[in-house]
Amino acid sequence: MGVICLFGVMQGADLAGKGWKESLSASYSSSTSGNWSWDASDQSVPSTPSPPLSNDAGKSFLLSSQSDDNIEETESTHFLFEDPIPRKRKVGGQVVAYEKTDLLNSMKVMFKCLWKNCEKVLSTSSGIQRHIRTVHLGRNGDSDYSDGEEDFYYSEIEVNMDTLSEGLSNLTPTSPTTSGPAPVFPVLTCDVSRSEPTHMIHTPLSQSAPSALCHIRTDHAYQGPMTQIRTVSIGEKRQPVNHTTVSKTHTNTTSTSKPTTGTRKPRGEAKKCRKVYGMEKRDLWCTACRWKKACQRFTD
DNA sequence: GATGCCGGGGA
DNA sequence: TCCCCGGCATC
Repeated sequence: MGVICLFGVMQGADLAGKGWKESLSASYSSSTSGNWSWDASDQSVPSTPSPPLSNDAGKSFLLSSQSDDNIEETESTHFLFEDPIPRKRKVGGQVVAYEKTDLLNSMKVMFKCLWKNCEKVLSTSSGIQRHIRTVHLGRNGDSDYSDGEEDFYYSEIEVNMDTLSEGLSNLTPTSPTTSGPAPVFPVLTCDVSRSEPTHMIHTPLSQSAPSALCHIRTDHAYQGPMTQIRTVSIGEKRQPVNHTTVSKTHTNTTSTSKPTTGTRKPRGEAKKCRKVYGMEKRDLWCTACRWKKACQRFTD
């Protein structure tokens, strides 16, 4: 619950103006909205060895002590953790150190690949970006160049580490070769530059983690089930879950008759894809906007 | 006029 | 189900 609020606080007035991609990195490193310092610049392959794990959340990270490069190839559990380093943030000039997972009931933000049939979950955005770049976009993995397109293909998920580790412990801790089917990556023979993945959010987490404690955030949630899914796009102002959807269904159920003009949702103040990207970059719009539906990326 | 998006329809 | 668009409300 706190998590939602925290993200809901991300209401930088200039976010819309900057574009949400910029907001992504900005918000993660921002001292006002970011929960913890974790922007794209500091997560490129943690070069420093992990400190001794000394907290509950850290236990879960024992699952992986590998580098990003390795974890992209070893994913028997689909959940690979790292970065147990306690985060710090500045609050009012003071540096406040805290472990996010402690603050948020052991919630850990992971990054999940939304590519069709790909259920890869990494713990760093750089990792998932590299994964998307190399595996799905077919780009040079060594290059750090990113035009930001990867942002469209992954989403944050929040995983309750306590329960997750519990769930993982229930899994047979045996050889990775027997732990479930390997993720299937789509064979990309098509032009990925335009073939946006159909983000079937079929809560793959339920297969390997307690889904009830996972909140999935995605930019492309329009096609996805809205229950349990918070369409929190990165770095933009958000409201608690599903408000738009709930209100919509609510109005539909309360009045089955054709809604009059009074029921129309007032236009939100947030800039939507159309405004942000413009007509000329329509391919950058979220699916909903392209279909002239309620924007799912910049919700109000 | 520009924008957001509901409702409807075609493939 | 996906996608597009007419048309209306709102800004």
